[in-house]
Amino acid sequence: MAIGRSPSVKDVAAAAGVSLGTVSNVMNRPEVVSPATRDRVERAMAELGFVRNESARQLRAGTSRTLAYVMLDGSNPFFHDVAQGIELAAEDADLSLFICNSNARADREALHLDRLMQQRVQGMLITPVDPESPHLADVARRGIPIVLVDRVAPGEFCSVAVDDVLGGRIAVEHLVEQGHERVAVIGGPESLGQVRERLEGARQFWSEQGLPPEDLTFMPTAAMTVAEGRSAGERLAGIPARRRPTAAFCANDLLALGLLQQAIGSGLRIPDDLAIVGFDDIEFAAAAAVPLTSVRQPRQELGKAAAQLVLEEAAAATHRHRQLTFTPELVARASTRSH
Amino acid sequence: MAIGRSPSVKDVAAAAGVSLGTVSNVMNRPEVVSPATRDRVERAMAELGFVRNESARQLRAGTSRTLAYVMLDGSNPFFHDVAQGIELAAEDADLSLFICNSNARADREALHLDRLMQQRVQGMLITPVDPESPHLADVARRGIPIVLVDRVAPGEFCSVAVDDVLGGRIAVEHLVEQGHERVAVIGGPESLGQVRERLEGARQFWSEQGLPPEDLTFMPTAAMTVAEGRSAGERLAGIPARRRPTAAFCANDLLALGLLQQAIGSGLRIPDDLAIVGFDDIEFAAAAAVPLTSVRQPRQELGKAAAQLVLEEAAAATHRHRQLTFTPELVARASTRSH
DNA sequence: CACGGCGCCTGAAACATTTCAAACACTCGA
DNA sequence: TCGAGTGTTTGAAATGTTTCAGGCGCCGTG
Repeated sequence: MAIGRSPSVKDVAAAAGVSLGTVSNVMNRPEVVSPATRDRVERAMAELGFVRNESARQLRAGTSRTLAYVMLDGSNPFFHDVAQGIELAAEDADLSLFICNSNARADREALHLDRLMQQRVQGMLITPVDPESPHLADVARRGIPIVLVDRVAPGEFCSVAVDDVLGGRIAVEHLVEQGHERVAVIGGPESLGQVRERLEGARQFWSEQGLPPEDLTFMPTAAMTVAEGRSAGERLAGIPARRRPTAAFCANDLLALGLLQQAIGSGLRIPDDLAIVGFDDIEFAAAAAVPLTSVRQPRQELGKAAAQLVLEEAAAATHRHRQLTFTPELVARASTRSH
Repeated sequence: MAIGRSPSVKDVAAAAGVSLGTVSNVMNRPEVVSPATRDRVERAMAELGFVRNESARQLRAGTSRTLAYVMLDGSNPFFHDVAQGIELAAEDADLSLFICNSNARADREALHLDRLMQQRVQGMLITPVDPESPHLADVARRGIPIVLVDRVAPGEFCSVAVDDVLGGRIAVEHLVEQGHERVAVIGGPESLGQVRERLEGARQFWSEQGLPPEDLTFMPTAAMTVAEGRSAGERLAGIPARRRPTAAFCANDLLALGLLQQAIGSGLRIPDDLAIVGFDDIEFAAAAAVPLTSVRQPRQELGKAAAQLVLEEAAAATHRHRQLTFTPELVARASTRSH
């Protein structure tokens, strides 16, 4: 219960009547110290309330025992599930996980990257605002392993993502199977690779089926949020009933939830008047008033795999970047099934 | 672009032809070094790609530039909004924020606390699994400022929370105003102080109004999750219509969303057949199919205040623990308003 | 008895930074 | 020309840990 600065190895050594090195050995290679001594040291540590100073250890070791994840958007539960997966893997490797949130702002992201480099983290996982940002390349150039999550930059970095083209395809395939002939694809901004690819998958399937291209409408949004989903719903309602899509594929679940809410609010029946498919399959999708059909990403697996990749890169002397691609899966629920 | 270990102050000094101390001064007190030298040093830093080693700085300084937040449940958006508030305050103080997630498990919480102590964080903010846990006291005993968020432990720690008794009161007051005469209070486990206090507030108001106590039913749940909300809904449906509550006050929004979903799914009209009030006012509450009336906690403010409190405790030589209490506010939406 | 080997422990060096007293080089005024 | 003062730079010490070569004492073997 000593006040003042917290006790150091030196204090413990003095209290136990041994040298610094012995105390260190008790902590790091207990097998080389005799049981009697070990016991004495351990007692001293407990008594003084010794807590190892991680900075000093790190300084000496040259590297930290920490991984970092820079999230794109803390308000999207999807990223928390990914984080959960990362944390599991980090725990297995006995590493701590530092979670940051860029809130989709490039300046915050850069700030976080900078701090993390100063901390000498072992590796970084990131869903970047822009996969081409020079900041990412900076990190890599310094030899810090970096893995993109839910984004891809072939050749440049390792990455873990889902096959978005396939995701778009199965979403629309499901809607066509349910008999829909006019479908809206909702998402944006178009600068997002994911949005482009999911749309592409949708279009591929559509043209393979020989369906008229003008019956697959792309409705761009400014962001992937609930609010934007609502506003897309209003735009949708403005289309004359004859030409209005009977189904919508949203590029993520937040958009889909917004759309769902707006549609119900204006008296539409789901799925009879409007069927909705989301993407990500976040927990709230299943819990929505009309449970949401969604294209599931294996969220936790994504995180786990990313963490393993970053550890692999950290361990290997020589390393070749890899792009891991997971297969998305359609989870059909009431928002597309009429009976 | 040197490979091998990353450049140190020494390397920069050599490159710029100055001493270690000068390089350090350029970083920490630029005003004392002549513009010419400063320029030379800065050029050398850029050229070598120098990144300050935070471990060494910390070791020397004796304290880190980091705050930590140990979240109780990463899947509840409420805590993310709190985290956001904390981060804002941390940014103002030029500190990094370390976010951990205990997932409501005491062992994970203890592990995190331990690691954070080893990191010598400046202070901790935590929504603990159990406010009475000896681990928390351990931290405090070591002189690390610690502030409870959304929990209270008078005398022991500083804390920031909302007046839960008042929150329960206004929720039920609102329902009574809407003409309801039989109300269910849903939440649990009862070991949660919050649940007890929100229930107490509800009962206080109920008895003040002279309403029959048996018409205010407490329905305990095993946890505060969407799934538990659904199951509470099923239990509610099992009550004979004559005696069934016409309104429910849920101890958080996740429960309320689960209940809402179950109720809609079984054909009830909200709010005509069942009115629902949640607690927390998370973002998804407003976005629910029937927008949810909720007792708003000033989530971001909570986080901000907690961070300020912890910084205050860190700065002050002498400190007396304080319990900050915020006032909750009812946000009425469609789930309780019939027109 | 001498000696190698073994088990256990010690002490010093190294890690990258900050701080601070002291040194240094000028300039100005007396 | 000297001294004081000012502005800038230096070098060494200190932070807490880990590692590693070496030392000490003891046992068993030759």
